[in-house]
Amino acid sequence: MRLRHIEVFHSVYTTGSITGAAKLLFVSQPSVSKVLAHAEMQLGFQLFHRNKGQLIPTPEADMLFTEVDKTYRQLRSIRKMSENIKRNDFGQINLAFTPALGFDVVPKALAKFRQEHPNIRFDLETTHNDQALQALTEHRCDLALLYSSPPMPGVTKIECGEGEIVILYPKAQFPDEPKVLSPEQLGKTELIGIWDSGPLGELAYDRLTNDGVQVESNLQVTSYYVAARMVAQGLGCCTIDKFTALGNLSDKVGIASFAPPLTFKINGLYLDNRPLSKVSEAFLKYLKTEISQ
Amino acid sequence: MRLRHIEVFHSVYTTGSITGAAKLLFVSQPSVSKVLAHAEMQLGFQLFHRNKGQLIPTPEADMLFTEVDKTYRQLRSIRKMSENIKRNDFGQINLAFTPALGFDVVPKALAKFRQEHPNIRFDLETTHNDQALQALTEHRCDLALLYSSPPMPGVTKIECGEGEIVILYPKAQFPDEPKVLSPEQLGKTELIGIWDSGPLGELAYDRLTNDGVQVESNLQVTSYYVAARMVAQGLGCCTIDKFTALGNLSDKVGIASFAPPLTFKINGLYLDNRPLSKVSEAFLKYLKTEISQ
DNA sequence: CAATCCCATAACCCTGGTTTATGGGCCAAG
DNA sequence: CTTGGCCCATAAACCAGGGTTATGGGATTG
Repeated sequence: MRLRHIEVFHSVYTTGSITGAAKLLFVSQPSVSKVLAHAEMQLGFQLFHRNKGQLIPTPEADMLFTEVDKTYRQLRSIRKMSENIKRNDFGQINLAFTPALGFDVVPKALAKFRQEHPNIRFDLETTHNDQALQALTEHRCDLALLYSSPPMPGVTKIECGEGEIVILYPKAQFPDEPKVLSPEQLGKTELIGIWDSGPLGELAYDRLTNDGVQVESNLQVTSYYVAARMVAQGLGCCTIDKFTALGNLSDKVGIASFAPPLTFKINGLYLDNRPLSKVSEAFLKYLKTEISQ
Repeated sequence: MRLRHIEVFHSVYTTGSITGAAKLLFVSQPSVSKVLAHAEMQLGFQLFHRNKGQLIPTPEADMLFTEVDKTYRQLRSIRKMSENIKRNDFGQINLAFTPALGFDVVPKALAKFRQEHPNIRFDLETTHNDQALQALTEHRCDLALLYSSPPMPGVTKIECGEGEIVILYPKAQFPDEPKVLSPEQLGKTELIGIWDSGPLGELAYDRLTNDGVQVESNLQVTSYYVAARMVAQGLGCCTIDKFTALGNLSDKVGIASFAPPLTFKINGLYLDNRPLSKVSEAFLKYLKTEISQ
C-alpha cells in the first residue's frame, strides 16, 4: 500500500465519492479511480462496493480506515514539522556561554532572534572554559561560546567575532578619563589580579609583563564582573574584557584601551559528531552582529 | 515528503549508512543515495552531514526521526492489518440467528471455522424473525440467519440451504419408529401447536390443513425447542424443524418426514448499504456445508 | 426524453525511482 | 607507498506508476 493509495483511500472514504475525492486532491477523476482500483488489486480485497454509481465502504475498509486515519494524521504532522524546521520555526537551542556574554551580548541577540523565530526553545547555561567540554560531551548544550578557547579533540571551533581586553579604572584615579592608558600610567596604579582566570588572564598578564608593568597585586579575583565592581568601589584598576566592562558600568569608572589594542577571538564550539542545527546557525548570525558592535 | 523518502530516511537513520539502508530495502545503493538527496532537496535542509564517507544525522534529522518513526510503525501496522484481512485472519463477525440454529449448526460451523481462522472475533445473538430487521439496522449484527424470511426493504437476502419440517413423535405412540407419517396417522395423534411462531408455523399449518388434518390442539407453544421437550414427555406430536429436532433428541422420541418432505429455505440477511465482510462470507461457506448435511 | 451526475476504460505522456557502470575519498593491511 | 576494500556520489538508460484528456454507460431527475 503506497502513500498515494492511503491518501486516495482516505479521501474517497471521507468524501464518499471518487469525484469528490478527486476535487479534494486536485487531480482528475479517472486518476483517483485508477489508483483506488490499483490499491484494491494490490490489497487483494475490495475497499468499496460499487452499487449503481455509488460507493459503499466494505467492512474491511472500515477496519482499515481506523488505522489509515491515524497514519494520515501522522503524515500531516511530519509535513508540518518539516515546514517548521525549514523556516527555523521549530526546535531548541541549548547554549552554554562564558559569563561575560551573559550581561548584554546573549540577551540582546536572543531578543532580536526571538522576534523572527518566536517558537524556538532556549536552554541557557553559563560555563567557564574548563567546563565547556564536559557540557558538550554530556549533551547539556549543543553550542558553547567561549573566549579564545584552545583546540579540543573531537570539537569543531568556529570564530564568532573579536573581543577586546580593556582597562577599567576608577575615574577618581584618572579624572581626565583617558581612552588609552600607557604601560607607564598602568605601572603607577594598583592592579586587581585576574591572571588565573582562563586564557584571558594569561593574555593580559603576558602583555603587561612584556610592557614592563608590575603585575603583583594583593587583590586576586577569579570572576571578571566581580573585579569590575571592585573597580567601581575605587579599589584599583583591572584588565577585563570589554563586554563585562560595558555590562557593569557605573559613573565612577572609565574604560581605556591598551595601545595597541589587545584583542582576542570569541569562539563557538560544538562536537564533531553533533553538527549544529540550522536554527543554531541562524542564531549565531544574530550573535555575531551583536558581538561586532 | 513522499512515503519512499520516509522509508529511505528511516532506513538510513537506523542503519547509519546508505549502503546498509540499501541492503535493508533490497535496492541498489545509488537509488538510496539519490532518493535521500531528493528528500533533502525537497525538505530544504540537510538530514545528514557527509563527513569522510560517513553520515552524521543533523539535529533536524533527530527531530524528524521521532515523528517519522511513529508513522513508520503505523505504516507497518497498516500493512500487517491488510495482510490479515486478506487472509481472513482479522475482523469480527456479529451474527444473529434463529434459536433453532443455535443447538448444533452454528456451534459446529463455528468450531470448524475457528480452526482455520482462530483470530476472528464473534458476537452471537439469537433472534426471532420479527426482531432481525431491528438487530440489523441497529448494527447489533452484520448478518442474520433466519428460516424462510420474507423480503425486507433495504435488506439483501441470500440462500444458505434448505431445512425440513419433520414430525417429532413419542416412540410410545409409534413403537415401530416410522420414518414417514401419513396424514391419516397424524390425524389420530394429539398435535402440539406452534402455528403462531413465525413462517414455519404457517408452513406446517397450511400443509396439514391441505392434507385434511385437524390442527386444533389444546397445547400451544411458541418456542420450537420447548415443543420438542414436550414431545419427549409424551404429551403429543409436533411439527418442528429438523435442526431443533436433532438438537433435542432423546431415546423417547422419533423423527418422521412428511410425504413428500416439507422443506423451507434458510436465509442470510444483511443490509444493502453494509455489504458482508469477506470473513463473514468465508464463514457462510462453513455454515452452508454444515446445513447441507 | 433530455440533462446531469458518477464511475470505468482507453490511450497517451511524463516524472521519479530503479538499474548498471564508474569514479573518488578514506582506511587498513601488506 | 601501494593495493584492495568500503562507502558515497554521479552519469546514463530504463521502466512504471500515476497523471492527463476523451469517451461511454448506468442511474437519477426534471
